[in-house]
Amino acid sequence: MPELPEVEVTRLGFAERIAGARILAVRAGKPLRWPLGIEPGALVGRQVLDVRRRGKYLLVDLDAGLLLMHLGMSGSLRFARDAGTAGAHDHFDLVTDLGTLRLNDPRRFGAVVFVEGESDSRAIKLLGGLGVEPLDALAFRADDFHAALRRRKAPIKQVLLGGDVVVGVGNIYASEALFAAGIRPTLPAARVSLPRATKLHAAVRATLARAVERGGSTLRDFSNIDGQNGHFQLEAKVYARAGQACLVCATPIRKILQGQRSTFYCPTCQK
DNA sequence: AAAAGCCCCTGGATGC
DNA sequence: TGCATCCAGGGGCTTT
Repeated sequence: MPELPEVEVTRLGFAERIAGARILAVRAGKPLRWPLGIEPGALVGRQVLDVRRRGKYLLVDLDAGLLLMHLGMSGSLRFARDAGTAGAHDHFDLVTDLGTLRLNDPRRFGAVVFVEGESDSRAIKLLGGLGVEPLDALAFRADDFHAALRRRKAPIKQVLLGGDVVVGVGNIYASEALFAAGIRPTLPAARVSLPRATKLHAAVRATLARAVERGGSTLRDFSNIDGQNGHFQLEAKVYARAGQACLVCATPIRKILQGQRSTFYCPTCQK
């Protein structure tokens, strides 16, 4: 569900609104992927400073410690003055004097984890292995990207998805970026030439940046911070289009399985 | 070190 | 209408 663009759109939607808020109460519903790691009551009285993003994690900075939030496959966050009654899938509320930040996550693959700091062992375990930020032009460079790919024999789609070379590229945008770059998803990463890696580098950046501009994709569960759903149509050229005509050459789009995840591509446009 | 599988969980779509 | 089956945007952990 939420890939980098959806997480970033979520962050942009409430970061400024929650900055400076004082925590009044914390409510934990059903267990999420991991335990919170602190007595909820111990957060009361702390202040929210700002909200950052690393890969698909949101980092909610407090005046003491921070919350790592992950939306998993089906999570979405809302921030509202009056949150109303919690529903069956509302599993975490951060009640502040400026509004309530609420995580809704039917599948509960998401998480909220408190850590004292980014050098906390729990933070390192979750964030330490992450690759570079694709939208950070200084960190994400075509020649470094190509060098990293040369060390990997796995199919390029799975390396993109892995998150240890570059973060944030999920199952939808991996297929879309590879289509934009004209690269077959099954091609071993090490066999992507420098010119083609350069093209893919640009395609990843453009695909993600465009999605952020458009407010993210809404397929199933994702909705933005105000709960709006379906406003943002995914402009997918290959994702979920199996059997349909390629928008460039009319060849039927193919669907294959790679590491238990579906991949879509055009057999004519992608070599 | 890297790659491949497994698994967490619920709900919606599809097929009989 | 009811029930079984399959599928879903992630990613940490364990095993090769």
